[in-house]
Amino acid sequence: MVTPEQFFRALSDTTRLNSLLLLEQEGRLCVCELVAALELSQPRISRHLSQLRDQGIVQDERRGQWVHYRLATDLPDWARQVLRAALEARDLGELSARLSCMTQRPSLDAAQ
Amino acid sequence: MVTPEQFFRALSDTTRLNSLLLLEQEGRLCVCELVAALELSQPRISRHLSQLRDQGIVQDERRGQWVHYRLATDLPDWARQVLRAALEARDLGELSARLSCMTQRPSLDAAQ
DNA sequence: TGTACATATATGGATATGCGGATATGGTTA
DNA sequence: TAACCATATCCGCATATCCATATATGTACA
Repeated sequence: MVTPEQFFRALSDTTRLNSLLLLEQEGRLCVCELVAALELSQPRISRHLSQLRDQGIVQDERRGQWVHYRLATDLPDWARQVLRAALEARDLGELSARLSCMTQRPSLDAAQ
Repeated sequence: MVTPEQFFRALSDTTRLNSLLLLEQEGRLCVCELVAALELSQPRISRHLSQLRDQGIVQDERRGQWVHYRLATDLPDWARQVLRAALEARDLGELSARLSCMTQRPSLDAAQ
């Protein structure tokens, strides 16, 4: 289980923080969606997601070529509360808009 | 105003996290009380508190020889919520007990 | 099977962070 | 004024962290 220190360290990086906030808000996203939303390189996003997965903060699910990420289902409630509080402090409008502009949304297409 | 990334970085260190949680719980503490509660060296505590003060997370108040610290009164609500959530994840029992064992409590003595 | 697409990983370099020990500074008191 | 107590600051060192770039790997499809 992730410790508070580890969790806060994860959130101290802008890339990881915004990724997690987007996941909190959207539920599930794949790498290319985060690349588009954050306008960062694919290897960079991929590495940060790897760290988050290794720490048990997010979990992945391969769907064909795409890998979908979401917050770990067993993330402690205090961690969820922290993310919701941080969401109040961060305006994701611009990032969400970039998601809306995508012509292909693998995470939505995959919704059963 | 402190950004979420700065705030989470501050909380990613065990010394700073425990200091802030104790301040959230106790209201106000001086350096020697934190030294006793955390069982760490005085220069180490002092340096971490300086960082927190410089980032606007805590504020200090000199009372004679002693310097009392408390959470900044203008800390954003989302930051307070984060601290309360983290308090749920951390058992401060042992640290609080060390405070209770102190023969001198400058922060209590100073309470008007 | 080879190509295309999506994602993961490696690496060297640059920067950031935290520490102990020593010492400086401020306030109090005899 | 000097000594004591509480706190702040400095410095060199060790470790941690993040990045761009290049490349490896997995899946899908013609």
